Amino acid sequence: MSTRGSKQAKAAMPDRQSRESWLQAALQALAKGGIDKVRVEWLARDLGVTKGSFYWHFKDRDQFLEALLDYWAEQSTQTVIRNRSYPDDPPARIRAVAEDILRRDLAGMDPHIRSWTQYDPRRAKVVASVDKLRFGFLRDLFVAAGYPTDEAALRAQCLYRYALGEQFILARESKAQRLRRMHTQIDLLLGP
Amino acid sequence: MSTRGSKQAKAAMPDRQSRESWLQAALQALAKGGIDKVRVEWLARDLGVTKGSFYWHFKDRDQFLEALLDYWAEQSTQTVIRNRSYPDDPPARIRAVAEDILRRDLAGMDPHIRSWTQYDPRRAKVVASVDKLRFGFLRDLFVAAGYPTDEAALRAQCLYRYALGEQFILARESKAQRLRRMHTQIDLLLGP
DNA sequence: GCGTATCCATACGCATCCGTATGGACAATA
DNA sequence: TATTGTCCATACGGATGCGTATGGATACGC
Repeated sequence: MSTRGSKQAKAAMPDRQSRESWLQAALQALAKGGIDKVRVEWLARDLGVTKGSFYWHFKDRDQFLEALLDYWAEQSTQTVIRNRSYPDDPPARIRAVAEDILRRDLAGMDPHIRSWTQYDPRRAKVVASVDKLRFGFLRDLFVAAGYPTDEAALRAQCLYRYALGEQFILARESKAQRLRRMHTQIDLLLGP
Repeated sequence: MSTRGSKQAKAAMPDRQSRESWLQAALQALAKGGIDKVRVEWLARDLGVTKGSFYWHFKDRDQFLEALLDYWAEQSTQTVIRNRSYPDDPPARIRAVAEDILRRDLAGMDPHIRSWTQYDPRRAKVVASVDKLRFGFLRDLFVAAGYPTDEAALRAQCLYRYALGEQFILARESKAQRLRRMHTQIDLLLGP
């Protein structure tokens, strides 16, 4: 008769929230409208609870946003880490990594994250480390593909900036279209 | 003895604000912290006046933000318009336009603008039209440089996305460094 | 079954910011 | 000098969102 869930493992506590479910909800809100749409009371309503839960899990909104940024950074680098163990075919790996970055970024959080962190040195450092990791990985792949270091860095920069820039173009295009274009773009970078 | 200015043309009324001075102040605030830093009362303090002035010039904050976006769009396309009458050397014009776009975007407003407008169809249209104009101009220049239409479009897309992506990289680099890199990037696009 | 820990609801104070209402200062004009 | 138009100051109401204080509900060890 209770509205609570069963006492078994599957989904034990419908209303009980974890730290991560708050962060997850925040990422969704962020993607949908920027950092100023990440409001404690709004997230609470999304999750079907009240602020009481929030302030049990987090000290305040600032600390929460800090955690949110770390959460984003972790997820944004996982895709690169995953590709560490791909078969030894540099061009194919370049495509795989680029696809992952683009696909992930098309979730729509990046513009907001970067707008938000731009003028906060502490937060900017987090974003910069993400960029550094992903770019470095791409550059090494270009080196593995046979380009001298300088040339490889240049091409990786071009590709990485291309992928970043792609998500800020607001044209109504499908993901498939964007992916296809990026591949012809990579063709160009792998050519001469 | 009055603190007011002289009655002559030069700077007639120190405290009197124009519509445009409000927009200008808003752009500065926007560049410094995103759209949610564009607050009526903060701008008033920046300008040394009170809200009374704001609500004389504008109906409300929403209409003001609308005007702000148009103001940004106009300034963002001027650089392209300016380059309409350059000497007939396509590669040189490509460099000039790209430099202008990059230099302008490095003012730091674009990330915030694009984050802000991303999920508002009306506003997104304004940004999209800016992109369309600038990209189209670049594409035509690549055509003029001798590339077939498809190839020209691809290269223009690459360059435009590169320029957009560049401003989201938070690394501490000088404008000069970024410009130099972009030129080697253009070398690559003008090569094969 | 009792105490304790975990997690959330409710209610409040407080600050911030929007928009309005109203009047005042100054300039231009007659 | 009276009048009118332009631009701003001041003061207020109302909404919103943060953080806190306190108690209630559920699970778990003993």
